[in-house]
Amino acid sequence: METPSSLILDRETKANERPGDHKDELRLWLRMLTCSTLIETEIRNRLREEFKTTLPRFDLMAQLDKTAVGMTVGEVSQRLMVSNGNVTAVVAGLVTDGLVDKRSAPQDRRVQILTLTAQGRKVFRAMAERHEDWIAELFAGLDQAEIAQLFRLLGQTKTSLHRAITGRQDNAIGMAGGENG
Amino acid sequence: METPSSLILDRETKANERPGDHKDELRLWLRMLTCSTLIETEIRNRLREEFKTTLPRFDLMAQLDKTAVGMTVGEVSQRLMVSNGNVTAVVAGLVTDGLVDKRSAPQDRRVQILTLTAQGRKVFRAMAERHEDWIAELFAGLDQAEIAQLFRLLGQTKTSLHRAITGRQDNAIGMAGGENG
DNA sequence: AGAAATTATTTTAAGCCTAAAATGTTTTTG
DNA sequence: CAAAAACATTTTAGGCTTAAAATAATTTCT
Repeated sequence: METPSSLILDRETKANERPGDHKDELRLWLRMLTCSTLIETEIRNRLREEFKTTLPRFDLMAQLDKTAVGMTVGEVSQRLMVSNGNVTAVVAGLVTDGLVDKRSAPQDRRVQILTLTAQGRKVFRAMAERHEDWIAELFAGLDQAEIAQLFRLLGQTKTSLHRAITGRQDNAIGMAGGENG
Repeated sequence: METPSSLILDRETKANERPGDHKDELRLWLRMLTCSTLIETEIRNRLREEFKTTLPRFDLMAQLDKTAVGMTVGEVSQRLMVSNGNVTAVVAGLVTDGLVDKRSAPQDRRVQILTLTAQGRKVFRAMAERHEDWIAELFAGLDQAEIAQLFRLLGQTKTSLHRAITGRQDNAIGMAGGENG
């Protein structure tokens, strides 16, 4: 099966006939941003209304729920793709509320080990169940094939981003670029 | 051409054999969030390094650049999908820096009309050109067909989101859900 | 071992962002 | 026309977020 010549022509068009034109990529990015923002805002609202909590707190607890032995501040910071200082601040609130436990590692006292408390785990599990339903509800207009296709294309996007970003590794924070969960 | 039976089976699987399972949607959302965050962080870093400015300021100026006659605070707030108070604050900084002009509308003194100053427009245009290149660079791993496909699927996602969100219109802020630009 | 470098986290200062209440203006209504 | 309702924006209080500097602990190097 040969590569369709139309594709080749498209690439030629992109590369040669419209040099410096990147409007399609820009439109794509703006649309992706719109989708992300709509979802984030909606989840934020529902977390507040239904559980009187915030998205950063939920996200942090989601990381801790994935491990039995706990996680360091740096590890959480990398996975959530936020700064260390931010983790420190959000954790402080969760510790105050008895949802997270924080203690220095015995063998390396620089490191702080974070774990969910029993209550924290219970509270998180209840929220996570609802959260999963909300997400499904938001994507209800896409069938399974479309979801799979979109997932695949975003995978390619992620690869492209990593290549472009690590290509000029003078960046501030060491972005892990994990799957957030 | 008939619908492939495999697709029907897939939908049945989703609907009947794994009731309450929405892991695919969740994975999709986390991957989308990862992509958005990577792009946003990178653009933020480059705006700071190259132009000593921030993304919220850039986004606000981008809205004002699209009009000759100016825009109200509320209009900008809707288009950027942020709160009114936030626009007030960011605008204050831009006015101080001489990039944006703000004046009450003569016929309705509740309304504030925001416009780019001549300098603001000049500064913005320079940044916008670089910004467009950066976005293209980040998406360089996708060919034109993939970009088009992704754009289409995100369009469906947007429609799905609007249906799910406006369906329960007890939300706090009137999310416009525009294309951000 | 002791100095220097590295690593992990916290603190600081500043800006972003929101929801809700307050302010000032215009429109509607009785 | 005056009171009430609606509207646009700002203020307020509080939480999130970052970059950069500071602190504290461990590892490396001589």
